[in-house]
Amino acid sequence: MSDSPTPPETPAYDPSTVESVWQTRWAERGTNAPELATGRDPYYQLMMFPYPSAEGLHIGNLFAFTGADIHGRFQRLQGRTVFEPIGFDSFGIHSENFAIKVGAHPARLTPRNVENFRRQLHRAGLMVDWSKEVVTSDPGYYKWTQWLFLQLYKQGLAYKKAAAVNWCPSCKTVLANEQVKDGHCERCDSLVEQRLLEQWFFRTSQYAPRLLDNIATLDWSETTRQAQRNWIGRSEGAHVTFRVANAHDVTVFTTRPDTIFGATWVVLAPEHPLVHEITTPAQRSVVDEYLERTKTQDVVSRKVNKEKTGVFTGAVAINPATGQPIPVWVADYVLMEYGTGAVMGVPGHDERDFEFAEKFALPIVRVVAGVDDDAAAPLTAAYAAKRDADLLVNSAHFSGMPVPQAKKAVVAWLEERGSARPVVNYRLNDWCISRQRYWGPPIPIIYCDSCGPVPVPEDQLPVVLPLIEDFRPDDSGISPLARHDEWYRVPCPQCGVMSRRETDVSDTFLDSAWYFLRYPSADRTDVPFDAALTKKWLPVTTYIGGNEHAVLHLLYSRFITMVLKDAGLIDFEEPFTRFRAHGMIIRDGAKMSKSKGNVINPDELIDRWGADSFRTYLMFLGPYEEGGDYRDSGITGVRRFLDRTWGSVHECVTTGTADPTVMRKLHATIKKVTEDIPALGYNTAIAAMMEYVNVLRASERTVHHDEVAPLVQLVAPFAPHLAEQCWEVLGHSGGSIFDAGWPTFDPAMLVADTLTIAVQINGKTRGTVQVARDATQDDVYAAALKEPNIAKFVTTVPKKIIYVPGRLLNIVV
RNA sequence: GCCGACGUGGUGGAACUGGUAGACACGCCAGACUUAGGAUCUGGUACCUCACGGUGUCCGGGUUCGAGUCCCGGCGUUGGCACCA
Repeated sequence: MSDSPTPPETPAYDPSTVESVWQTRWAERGTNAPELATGRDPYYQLMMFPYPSAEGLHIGNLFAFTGADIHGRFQRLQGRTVFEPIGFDSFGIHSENFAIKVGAHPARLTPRNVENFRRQLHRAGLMVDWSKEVVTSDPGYYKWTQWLFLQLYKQGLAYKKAAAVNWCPSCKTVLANEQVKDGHCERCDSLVEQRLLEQWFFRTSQYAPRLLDNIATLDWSETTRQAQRNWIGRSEGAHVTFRVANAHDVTVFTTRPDTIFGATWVVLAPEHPLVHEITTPAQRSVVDEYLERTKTQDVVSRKVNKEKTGVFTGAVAINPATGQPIPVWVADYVLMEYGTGAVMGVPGHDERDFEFAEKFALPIVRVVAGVDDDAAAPLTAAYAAKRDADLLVNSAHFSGMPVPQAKKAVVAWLEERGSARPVVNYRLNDWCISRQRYWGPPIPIIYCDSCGPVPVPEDQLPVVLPLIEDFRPDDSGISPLARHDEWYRVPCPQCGVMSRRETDVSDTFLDSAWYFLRYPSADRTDVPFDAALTKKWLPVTTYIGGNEHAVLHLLYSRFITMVLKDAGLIDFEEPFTRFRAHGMIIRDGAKMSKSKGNVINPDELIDRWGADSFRTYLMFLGPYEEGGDYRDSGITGVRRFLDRTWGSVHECVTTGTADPTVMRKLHATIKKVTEDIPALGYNTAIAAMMEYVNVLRASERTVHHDEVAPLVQLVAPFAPHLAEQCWEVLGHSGGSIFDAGWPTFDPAMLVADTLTIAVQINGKTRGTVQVARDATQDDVYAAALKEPNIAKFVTTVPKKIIYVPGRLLNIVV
């Protein structure tokens, strides 16, 4: 700041100096480490913690973190105590696979990667509280991950069962259903096989209704909420029981009970427990052969190659609606995991059933028709009811009834006869958390021959992952830990007899399903999370992250939170009050990847332009929630903007008064930025500030202190180092601009004395007129007629005049 | 197949509840200052037209004084789910 009318020489803006100075000061002064116990108006700003890859911080990480950081800094400028922690998701298959690839040991590689990430994150100027860092591969963390497993175990929510699981032959491990895409491993793209292994599961399916219903209460990005709903997959329908002579009844699940009069067979999944009982002696060999064939078939040919196969069991069931006998088949197009593992075949109104009927020459009966359809004509394809006006046909006394009504009526009718009941079904499966791998938290269970599975007593946690050199997985389906009897042989905690530890580790998603609970208490070694801090700081106020985790991570976190609530350990059941999904940064229209050679190194960009310019540019290149295409060229504009801001601060004077027109623009800018930031409208907020700087630095004018000081505050969330430095130049030393509050705007300042009104003739804009603020429609009309360009169109008395106050006048001639 | 998002200059993108389409920025053009400039500053830049004017927000209809915005029908891009009965 200067009192002299002739401004002094402005020092050049040198980001690298300014940024290192302020990063050091923040660390020394503890600027970013709030007093969690005493801070008032707590605001928990969470960003999805990264997996510390060997490549270092990715531009997508920085985009995500910067957006979250701006939001957090803004909340702090609003006077809240903002907690913005970060950590590293350093356990798990991704870290391990990379270590294997480069021939390193994950236990040695991971600390190096984490250190590199810390360095890069520091450079980015995030308002992170480093005193609460969390590292999931740290025993001090995974001790509590194991503790969490035990809480689920105690509540009967963790169980072990032999299950056909997805086995990736390349990763040599079991994959969750969520990690299989089109029959391929999500991570390495290998074909996934089926294997039967003993696995630990969490009963997520038990929470399906709650996980679904609560979605309505969440302030989340709609895309994310929709993805969760799809994943949980609620279907309303019915269980219908078909009598089978000399055997157990078969119960099927259907969402179309109204079509039961068209059910011409029943079909069981190959894994269905009744298959053997039902099969007649004559068909036994055929069925056994079929079962053998489907069992050895890999997941791909079952899920991708959709050619229908199946065999007749010889059994006959009775259609409860028609009383007619129908055949019972076995076919692998029926999934054991969904519904009851059995369905009724209604070829007339289900595509898959139609295909099956054609292949095996089974009768096709039409039982639903549109109003204009000929119900007697044979079907050439399945007719799935599309309109509510569709009516039942060939369905006894239900014929003529509209489909929606019939869905209920048919079930009620069958229910009276004891052969149906309404049911709601969910697609969500239980969560398989076992991994036959090394780099994860050992599951804290000990198998004793006399006591069975015994949980490791909590005071013996953590079960430390031993440092073994032969950590690579092999084809055996057992964990590398199972090769180390010196590790797994332990006395039973209950009876003392020599027993065996569980040698599987848990899924990475378990590590990340509770990390947000750990942050506030990260420095506590005696509890997973402190009760008082948790009560004060959770649930998370705003969570920002990528939509690639819309299903898995967010769903698992919600599940774990509900479980802890039910256990009485916390008093909320939804972890993230507000969630916003950021977009993706692409390059030249494609995802960035090493193979495409279009990866950007953030270090180089920060070296060249400074973190502040880089941050601001990332936020400027597109709407935050949509992402955008990264191009180097655009960053110069942002850097120019910061240079000009810097220049204005150094050149400003305190003599004289601020210009009223400039001040009006300033207040409009404050309003815009204040509204845009909480809505994550970063690109438009930056544009507004650029507009203001353009006004501020219009040629030949001297910038006044009062015109530029609020601008520095507005810029602060985006370019925090520059803002700190400028704030000091403006006379505030010793503290931080982030404790200086946020400028307010005066609504009275937003109203100009004169207004520009657009004038249209028949809806076409022909010009504008300047009128006084309080002008009436007549005033505006009179002013408009004085404009020759407008008057020439008004040759007769207008038919109609529409006036939108303050905006526009439309003259209809 | 089901569910969702989107489609605007040479480019990234603006546009509140329908109300001056193209803010802001990149690029480009011209000029100033310069030995020079990939620095800085000033002005211009949707398209057609010398101009008057006309045409323009994926395409075709509609509602309205007025449509990028609302409605109907297409086309295209993209995300999620998917033999889920």
